[in-house]
Amino acid sequence: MFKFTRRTEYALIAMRHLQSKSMSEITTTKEISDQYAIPFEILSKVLQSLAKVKIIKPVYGPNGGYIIKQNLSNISLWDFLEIMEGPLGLADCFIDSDCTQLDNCNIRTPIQQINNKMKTILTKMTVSDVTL
Amino acid sequence: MFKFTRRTEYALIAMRHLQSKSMSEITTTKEISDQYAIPFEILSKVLQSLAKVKIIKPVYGPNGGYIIKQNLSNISLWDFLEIMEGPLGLADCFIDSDCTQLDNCNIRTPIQQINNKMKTILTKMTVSDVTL
DNA sequence: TTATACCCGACACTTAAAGTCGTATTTATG
DNA sequence: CATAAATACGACTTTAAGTGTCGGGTATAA
Repeated sequence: MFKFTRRTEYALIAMRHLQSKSMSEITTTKEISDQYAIPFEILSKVLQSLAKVKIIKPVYGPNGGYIIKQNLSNISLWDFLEIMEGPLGLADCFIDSDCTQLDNCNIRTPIQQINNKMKTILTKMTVSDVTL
Repeated sequence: MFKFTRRTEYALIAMRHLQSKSMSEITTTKEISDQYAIPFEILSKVLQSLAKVKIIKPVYGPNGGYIIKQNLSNISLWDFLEIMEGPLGLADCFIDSDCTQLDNCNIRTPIQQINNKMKTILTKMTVSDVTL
């Protein structure tokens, strides 16, 4: 449990880098990939997925690259992590909710309380808490 | 990120089950494995590792099984999770601390703050918050 | 002595993350 | 309008971690 995936790390690094630029500056995948020693192809896909959810904006053609949406303070960290890694939860039953042995399970309730505490923290924080 | 391993779930289920028994009652691996549909061999190993760190006490021979240490309120959830899953941290640099590109990394500090918040929650809670 | 329970290392299987490759699309520029 | 530079994307391979299996070993009550 409890570790960001590389994709998530790459995304946060890239977003912070993009955020440090002025609104009109365009940054290429290669620039970021070089500066932080991130495999180019992987970073490409990460940035593509960020573009897909409109967190960053692609600019095609020569001298192209990406621009970031400047205000990321309206995206909670929880939501962002779910974008990057899929649905979050301490156990499957908080995600799919079709655990075959829910009847027998004796720890669902206490774990749900822990789950909620974690969720609260991550929901109160925003992406810009990391990138700004 | 963010999901208990099966081993951890099995351990918590078993511990809660053991905790519900009186101090003198002995519970076998098979009883738990049957009741919660947990593969016997896996559960065996989980219980063995709990015995190794003295959280439960093995009783050998026929009519043997396990007894739990009744007071688990002195073991924090954080410590317990590290027993089950190894060192915890949102990123490797909070575990090994030999990340080759620490110099370049632009997100270590903000992530460390999140890491600390999570750690605080899990350190304040104890195993008996789940098993009792 | 035997049956029953825990102990444990070595191995196989499964799955998800990580990384690679080839190709298509968009567009600024000479 | 041809070209080069950038993003877009699906299919594939590799890697690592978690999950599960197997075979034998140890302790002990009866």
